[in-house]
Amino acid sequence: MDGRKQRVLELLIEDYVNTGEPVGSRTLMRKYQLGVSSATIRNEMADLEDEGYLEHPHTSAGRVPSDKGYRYYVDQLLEKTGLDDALIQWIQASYRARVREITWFMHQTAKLVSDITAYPTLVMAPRMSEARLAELSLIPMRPGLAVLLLRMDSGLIESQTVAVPEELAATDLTAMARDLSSSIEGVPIRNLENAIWRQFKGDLARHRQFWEEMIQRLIEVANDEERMAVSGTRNMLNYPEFRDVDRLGRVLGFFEKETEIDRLVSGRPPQGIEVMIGGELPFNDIQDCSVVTAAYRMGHQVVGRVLVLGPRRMHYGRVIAVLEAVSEELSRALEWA
Amino acid sequence: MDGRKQRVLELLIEDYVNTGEPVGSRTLMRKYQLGVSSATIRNEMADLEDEGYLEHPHTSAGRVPSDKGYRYYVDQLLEKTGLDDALIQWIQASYRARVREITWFMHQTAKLVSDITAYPTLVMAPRMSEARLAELSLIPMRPGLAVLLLRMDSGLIESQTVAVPEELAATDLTAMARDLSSSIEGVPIRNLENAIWRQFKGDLARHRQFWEEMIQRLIEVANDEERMAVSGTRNMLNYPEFRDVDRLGRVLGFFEKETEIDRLVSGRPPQGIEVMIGGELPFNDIQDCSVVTAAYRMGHQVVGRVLVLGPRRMHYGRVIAVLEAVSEELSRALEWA
DNA sequence: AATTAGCACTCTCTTCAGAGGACTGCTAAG
DNA sequence: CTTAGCAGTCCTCTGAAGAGAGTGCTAATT
Repeated sequence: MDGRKQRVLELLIEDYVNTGEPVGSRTLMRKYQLGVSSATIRNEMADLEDEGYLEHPHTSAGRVPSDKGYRYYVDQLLEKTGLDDALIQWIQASYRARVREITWFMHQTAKLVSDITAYPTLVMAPRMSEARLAELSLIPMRPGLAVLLLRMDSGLIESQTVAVPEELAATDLTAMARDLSSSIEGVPIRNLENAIWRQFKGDLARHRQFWEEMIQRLIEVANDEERMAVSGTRNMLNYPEFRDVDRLGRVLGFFEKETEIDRLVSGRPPQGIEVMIGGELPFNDIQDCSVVTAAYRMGHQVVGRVLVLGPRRMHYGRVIAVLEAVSEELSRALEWA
Repeated sequence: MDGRKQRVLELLIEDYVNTGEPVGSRTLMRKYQLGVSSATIRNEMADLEDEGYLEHPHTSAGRVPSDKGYRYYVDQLLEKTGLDDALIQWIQASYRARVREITWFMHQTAKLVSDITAYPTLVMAPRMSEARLAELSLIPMRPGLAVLLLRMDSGLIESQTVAVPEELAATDLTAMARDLSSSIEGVPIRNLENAIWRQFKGDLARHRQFWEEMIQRLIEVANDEERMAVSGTRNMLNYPEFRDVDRLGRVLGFFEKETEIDRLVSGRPPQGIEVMIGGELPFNDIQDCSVVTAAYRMGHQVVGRVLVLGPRRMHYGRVIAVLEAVSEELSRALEWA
């Protein structure tokens, strides 16, 4: 593809991303100084259409990029755009007041990205069930009530308030918890249910029912009651393509389909940013959308993903830049966690 | 208002709630056996309109209830509807696996109510700043990292992971925390910032910077980073009156206006269920909506509210019944917390 | 050979008038 | 007090006409 044709495609996509209106040859000529007449542009556009980069809603309308057009744009034409300093500082500051609970990180990230990009954003949680337990402790708060603290090998900490038998003395409780902790250290939470029963002897066995419930709680944490955080869905109302309520409903519905989203991101190249455009998405409900996802890491392992969903005419460059910065910062924050 | 007129009003409201279409006299006659002709009903309806209970979108349309009509219906005609057992058990079970963290309660409640009623639901958090601190403890997790546990006089427990100076030994840390705890016990969190500085002496003073940050965290908790939980906004798409995207946007925007919502529910009679219909709401953005709110308690004190928002043609009876059951159950769960 | 100007053509979107339909309000009879 | 009947009102739907935008093609120009 020669330079001018690329330039036409690029300008057309950028204009369409900004306006949402099909772009005609005259518009393109007037808005950007291309140095050639509209007829020439018309010819280029006709070629681009023949090659599948553009589409024609109808004869008398301007052109619109096709999936293939966007794909070419993202892969070939898009230059890495830097973020301005204020924005980078905003992102960094967002993780400064960090708490270690993973849900906080997720919500924070979803809100941050949707605030910056003005697209709805979803953050998928790490699968806790893969994590190993580093330490378990039980802090008595008052008779009948204690806090269960879990430290994972990754450094993340989870806490849950739990009811304990009133007749158990605080010191016994902590001692028993210490016993339990030392014997299940390093066990993947996923295997906990199997591994645990062997440990129930001595004091532990006497309060078997209670400890069983405790393990249940632990497994609940592992099963990630809250697997996803979503923010900024209201942004969709800003885009004319979602002013159709039915379409809006389908797209909103997508955010509730945990398994589908799981399927979408799992089996993806584990690192970096990925862009999925329109028909490339395996779901009918969102085929007029695009999704940009970024993996985030804990140590060197990818543990979760941030998804930005928008109309196909998305500001790909900016979204990619933001996701790069945010996933980097999030990974760093999790490493320290 | 005589019996037949009441009956006409009641049936008309119920039909309109179900269909969303203006109700004509013939429809009313055919659908429900009223034993009189459409002309008679027409006369009754004309009277009801004169008295302000009904409205006429235009001459050749059926009637629609006015705010006054709904108000009369809610205050006079609505009979307490019981919930079926399965539903009550669902509600009770939802709080059974209870954790003590207030945010969990809020999200759980919002989800529960929006699932049952199919209306968007918002839960307001208790103002922590009114609470008093019963106990503060700091649990060392590993070098440089600890969990800050706060027990309020209400019984609620909050936890936050915090960074601690690496050079501090675990035993020193807990001892210092115990010191601090004993001296700020019973202080309303709101006053904490003022009260605290006097306590910084001895060991505490040596690590002043760290403890200052700790207090900051504590105050953050008190200021209720997360004051509201919302669930079920997607339900709005089911109601034809919100198929207009602009209206939808205004209503969704309402959920983000913390201060306005605060204003709406504060200064309300503290107990029980309250219904606000259309124009009775002090916000232009949601004047074609109704809001039903229920207070929930902690002990004997009202600490927060559940809000259900829907079109004016809401299933008031059912929503009220659900909110009564849920707020009761939530209050009970919080009492045990 | 590439570019440009000109023009007929196509297709959508908006506007407008007219028909159809639903319901009311009124009148007069039961 | 109730009912039947009917004229009148007003919305909504439909189809046609007109405006506007943009294309594709052809022929002229560089």
